[in-house]
Amino acid sequence: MRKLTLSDYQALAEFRYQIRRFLHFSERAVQAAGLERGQYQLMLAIKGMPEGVRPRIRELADRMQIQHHSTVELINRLESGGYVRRERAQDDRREVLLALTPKGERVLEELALHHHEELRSAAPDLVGALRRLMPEKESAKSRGRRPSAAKAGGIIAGLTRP
Amino acid sequence: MRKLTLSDYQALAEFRYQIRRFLHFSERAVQAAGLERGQYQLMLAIKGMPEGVRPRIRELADRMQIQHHSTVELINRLESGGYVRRERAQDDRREVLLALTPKGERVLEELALHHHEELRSAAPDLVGALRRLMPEKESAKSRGRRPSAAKAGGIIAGLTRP
DNA sequence: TTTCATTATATCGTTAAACGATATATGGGA
DNA sequence: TCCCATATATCGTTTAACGATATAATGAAA
Repeated sequence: MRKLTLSDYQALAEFRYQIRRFLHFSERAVQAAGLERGQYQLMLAIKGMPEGVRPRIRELADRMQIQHHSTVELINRLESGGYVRRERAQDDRREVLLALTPKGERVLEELALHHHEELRSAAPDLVGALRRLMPEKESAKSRGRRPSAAKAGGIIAGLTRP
Repeated sequence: MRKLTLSDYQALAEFRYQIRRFLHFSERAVQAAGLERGQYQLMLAIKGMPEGVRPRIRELADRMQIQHHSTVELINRLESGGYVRRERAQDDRREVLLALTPKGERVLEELALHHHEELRSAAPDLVGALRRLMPEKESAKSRGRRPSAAKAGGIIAGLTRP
């Protein structure tokens, strides 16, 4: 684990390439549907949110890995497009809960279908690149939150979350 | 394949979430090293380029999935930072070939090592989400260029490449 | 060899989406 | 009741990719 081989570099590069292909496909699909990058992802995050988790803005910000105020802006744009609607929670009135409108549901379904198809076609290459990076056997399936493994040191310090 | 189940949506959402976690980690690592998003990726693309392919700007633009002139700008910034250097090809003097400088090699190695570690830790979740999206068995490994599967229709027209 | 289409790279002004800093409102414990 | 943490919102700034366009080299046809 001390030094990377050329094959490691190639696998890392290949993985990034495959990711970029998928994200680029996504970008074009989303724009063709008249949305912006994050809008599809946010709608998908609402729809695909694990059971029992309430779709608050902060929760979605975490899932989107962006600042909560960036999420607010994203939602503003989604709301004025008529794709989602806000609802104040009754118990804690600070919270805003999100829900898809029928229009949002329709657009999401169409897009998700295309993404599903594309991803099924890309998956073997993605899995292939990932396999080249993994130890020997990929037996242990890590369930539970993984806390961003790589540690600090050298050029890069203070990466682990505060 | 006609309609998506809730589980499909969840798998799509989970996959995107995992991707975003990785990319967000990457973003922070790269910025901590004093680079911008694309700069690490471009250096990695040079180093990890498949054998026998010449690192021309156009080639890298394709691997980066961005416009060639965006690539030029990226390379300008990399070059003035002293990470890569340009070389005119002798045979076809229109071509510019890229190479990492020793400094570029050092920074890339450090970053790639962290990414490698992070990715190994994220891989099981990524593969898990992908598996949920794939048919039954993932036996057939598609080698050879996959031509962006999803077809047009509905909202989204003209997605297939020209 | 001149002409012209093609390919490779470069320049410049614009744009979009996330960010930083900051503000407002609600909730809950001392 | 006071205070502080939490949730959401606003606004001006930044940045990296883009669109349009330009320059240069190549190669094939006239």
